[in-house]
Amino acid sequence: MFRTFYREVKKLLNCEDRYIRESEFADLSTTIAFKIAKEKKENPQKVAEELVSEIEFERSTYIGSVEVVNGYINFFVNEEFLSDTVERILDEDENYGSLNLGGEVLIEHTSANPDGPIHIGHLRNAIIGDTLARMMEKAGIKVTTHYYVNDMGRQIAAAVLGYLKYGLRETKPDHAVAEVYVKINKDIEEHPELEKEVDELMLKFEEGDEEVSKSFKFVVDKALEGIRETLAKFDIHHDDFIYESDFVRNGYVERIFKMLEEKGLLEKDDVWKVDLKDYGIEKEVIMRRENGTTLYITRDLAYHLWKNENFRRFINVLGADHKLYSEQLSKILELLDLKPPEVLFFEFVSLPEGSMSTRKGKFVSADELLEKTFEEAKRILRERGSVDEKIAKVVAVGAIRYDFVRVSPEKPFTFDWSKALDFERQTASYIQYSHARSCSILRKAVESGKAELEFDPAIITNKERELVMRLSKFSFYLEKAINELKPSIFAEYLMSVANAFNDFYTDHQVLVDDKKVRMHRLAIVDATRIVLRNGLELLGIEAPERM
RNA sequence: GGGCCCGUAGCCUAGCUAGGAUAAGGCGGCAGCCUCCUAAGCUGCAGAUCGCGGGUUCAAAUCCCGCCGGGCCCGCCA
Repeated sequence: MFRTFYREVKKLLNCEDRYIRESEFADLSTTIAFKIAKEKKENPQKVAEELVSEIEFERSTYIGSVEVVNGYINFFVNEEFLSDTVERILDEDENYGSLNLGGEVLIEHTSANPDGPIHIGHLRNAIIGDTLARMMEKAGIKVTTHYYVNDMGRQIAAAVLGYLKYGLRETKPDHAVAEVYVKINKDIEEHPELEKEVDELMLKFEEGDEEVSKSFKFVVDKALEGIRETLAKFDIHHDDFIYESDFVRNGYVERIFKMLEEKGLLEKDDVWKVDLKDYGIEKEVIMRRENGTTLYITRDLAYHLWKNENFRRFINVLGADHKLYSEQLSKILELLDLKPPEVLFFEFVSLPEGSMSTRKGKFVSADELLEKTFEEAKRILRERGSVDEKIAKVVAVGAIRYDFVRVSPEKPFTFDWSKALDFERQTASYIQYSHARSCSILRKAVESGKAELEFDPAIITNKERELVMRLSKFSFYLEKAINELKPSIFAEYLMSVANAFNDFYTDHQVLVDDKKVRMHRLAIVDATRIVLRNGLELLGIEAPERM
């Protein structure tokens, strides 16, 4: 709804988006007069007044009034806009907020190495990726999600060696793999000659040795089994798991080499490599080792060749440590006349004592985080005299997902247990609580047989108007979050809706005797309920009706 | 050494792409609000040289230059 209003204002002003802003003084505001005033060397206030006298805002559908203050031109919606907003929300219900952007996209996210459980750094990736996928889907884009499984790297070979030497303990499989992986790395450090055994495993796997392939597959699948279980607890699911070794077997890697050769990009001394110095990237890119084995980037190029053949748009969610790597990948793809991926980078999650390392066993696993958060949620519920484990679960998952998605991806994130376990405000539980509150009012209305809804703009109060305006902006923020590849933008918006609702709630009794007022407020409450529920759904967070 | 990112009250975060109206939330602190729809809520108070120094501009948290602090990257790792 707000998008429509926005477009009307934009069309009227005939100016770029940059000059149109939301404002605390108006529903929309523009600074265009300052710009014009500068060019004409005139007074902004005068320019603004002239501009307003020329535009015929009365002919628009939703612009109610226009005013000029200190050179700003302020636009306000009319009553019809408010009515249409509420009616449309009630009408469209679970579809409210959807867009029809169309097209399709492949989102690759998480893609943690199968050498142990996912830690809270991978979790940031998974949550950002999953939320973005949900948002694009809501926006009418057909989304496919991939987990790219690095099943043939050096790390995995080390884990396999660890498994062959020590066997796996009977515990959650990803944690069992991590144990032998940490142990073998320590062994390798103390006895460097073990590196040769790792090399041999890699070579044999690349050549397709049956026995070795079985071991790789066994370890990788064990780790993946545990990782999937963890992701499922956070309601994160991938459409496909793509194994990088497939690209060695199915000829895509060979095709990449052929393409590189045809373009004259491949150089050979001890190794096969690509020189990108002419393109401002100093580091040479090694494509094949002396012993013939391929590297991660070789297989990834093959994967992106496949992406090019199957999708017109593909997005990778990657940690900031992949920036240089990603630049190299994209540059080579361009040189091969292939489309590079769009990349959503997020900065590192670190612990107060430093960065995490699966290899050193220095990390907080997603499992541990969820477990502790769940315990804390149960403790709080007990304090309130409830023992509902399902609510505790939903609150715990919500708290974690919201915490991870609300921060801009480019912000470094230092993990802190006391903050992670703090459920006070600005968390999912605040939004969930607001939703439960709206449900409670509606439930009471139904119980007393007074549940008719009828919004009436004529009797709207300031706080009600404030709330309805927030409700109207669902798809506006959805689109913005997608365009900027920043789910955090929408997360913040949803918090503001809950905030506006609690403001309204505190000031207004809904279930009052005056029928007109009651029906009007019930309509607003129900519309809020729908917006909060749909919004939480986009964030992958459940919306309990009681808590 | 080179490259990229971050730096906003004691703490966490929004605003920065596209410069404009008193720098916005939350946590923590202090003072209040439940005979009334869920107090996981609400109100008020205190708390900010927007890392530092220059520059551009009528106007800078926002743009430019330099510096400082933190993180990441610069592997025949992924």
